[in-house]
Amino acid sequence: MTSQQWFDDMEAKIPRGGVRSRFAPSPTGYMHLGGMRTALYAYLIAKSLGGTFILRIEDTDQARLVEGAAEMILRTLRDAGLRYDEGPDVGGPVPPYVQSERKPLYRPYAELLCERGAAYYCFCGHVSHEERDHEDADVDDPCRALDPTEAQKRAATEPHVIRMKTPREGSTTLHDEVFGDITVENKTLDDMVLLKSDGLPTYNFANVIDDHLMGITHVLRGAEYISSAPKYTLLYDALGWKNPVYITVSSIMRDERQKLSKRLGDPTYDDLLAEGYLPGAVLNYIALLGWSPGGEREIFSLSELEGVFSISGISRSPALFDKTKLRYFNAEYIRATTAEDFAGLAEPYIRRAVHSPDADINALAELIQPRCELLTEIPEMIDFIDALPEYSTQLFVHKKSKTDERISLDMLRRLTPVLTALPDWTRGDIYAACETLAAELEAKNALVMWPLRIAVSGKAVTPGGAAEIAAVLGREESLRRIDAAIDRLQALQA
RNA sequence: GGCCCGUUGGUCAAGCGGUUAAGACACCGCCCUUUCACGGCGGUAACACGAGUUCGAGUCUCGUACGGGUCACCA
Repeated sequence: MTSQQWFDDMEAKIPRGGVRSRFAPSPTGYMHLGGMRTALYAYLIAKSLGGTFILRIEDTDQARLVEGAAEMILRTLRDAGLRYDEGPDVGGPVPPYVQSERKPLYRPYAELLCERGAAYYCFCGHVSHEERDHEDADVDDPCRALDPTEAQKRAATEPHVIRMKTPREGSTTLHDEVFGDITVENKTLDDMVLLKSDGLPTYNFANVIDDHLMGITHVLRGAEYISSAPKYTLLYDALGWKNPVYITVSSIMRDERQKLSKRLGDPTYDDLLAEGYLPGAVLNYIALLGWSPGGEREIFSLSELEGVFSISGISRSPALFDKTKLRYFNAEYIRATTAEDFAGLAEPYIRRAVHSPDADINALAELIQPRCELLTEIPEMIDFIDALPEYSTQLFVHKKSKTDERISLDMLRRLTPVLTALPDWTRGDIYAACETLAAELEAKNALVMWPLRIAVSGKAVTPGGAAEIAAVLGREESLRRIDAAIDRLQALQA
């Protein structure tokens, strides 16, 4: 079979029709937020246009492979709800979906380019670019001038790479959906390596070959690739292939001059989940970091994003990652969760602070939900339930409620028999009892409620009001704490 | 340094030649309220700079400044 026949056969297998986008990560360890956003946008482009979302693992760099990293990517995407229609573990019409398993595919294309005079064999060895920088920029790689037939023979026995033979004249223009037309002079482009000496393709080459063979129509990339984009265009042209639609997204920054970086301590997607952020909130927030739906609405579920996403809303300038705003999204998501689901989410955090096996998780969750922004802050909100913290009797002094130690003592003394006699120990009944007492004394509710809150919680700030807390603690424990408070206040009077 | 790109309040951002220059977060104030929070109402705060083009410029052009990206057998 001639190389041309093989080439034609491959063309015949390419899926045609419909939008096909992909996320093509390198399995180097963790999912940083930029990667997650790229995956999200690629997913949304496919879904908003009724297309197919594909996951391809780009592991051509053997040195940087990290054990288990690919599996982590699959799991993370799945957990986030970014379901891919084709990928390593789900298969698809153009397998395999892992580049290292596609190794035999690349060399024939590189050789075909050599045959066509668009690439060449290079035997120079490891010429570092620092060395080349000291030479004249215009000096060509000497291998560029080698006789193609001779070179092909040498390649059978000698170590070599295959490089692109970039034109020395003219210019190349490509269209990017976000950045518009980008034009560069060809003479500023170097002869990029296509096939490395280990026989594996470079990222650049594999990317083009695979995107084409997999029928990818929309190529999403970070801004770091925009400089090499013209080289991709040249490659597509040399192979006689149509360029895909390019969509370049700007970086996510940690401050005005540095990108988000794991090394500098910025959180990865998984870190955020561990910090108590909800996946939907994180996705919603990063969707809006660099993209705008145009209207005033900000809260969108993943499926709602699928409906409104559009390439034209992607912005060109880099965006700062603002955890404060993420926190706001998270609070919104927590409040929008059903009470039942929230109880499920909160339970492990509640159990960290409350160890009693018969604690009413649902009741606690209900108190926590409206005032919780981060799941991880739950334990310290409710640690007073297990053990009454040490507190100053100064807490009984509260101007707005018009109470002080003396009044509090009086109130707690009056409250004790009433609460003891209560037929049912519910939030409503406790509140009603306090209300009644306040009415009898012709005082504001706060005069009774404030001392009760302090006595049962030892805190001025609590999740829920005094009646709620007393209900959660149970009658026995509440009365015990009230007694203790009375003792302390009495001692103070004497 | 060469090449490419960007620049609207502290932050995310709308805006596509004529607007009182949206909205959100944060911040501040008021209201509600058994504290806090939630919720409601209101407030402070922006077109980097300089030249053009135009009757008219945040919107178009050029320049300056500042910032980013890239210049690997890494992706």
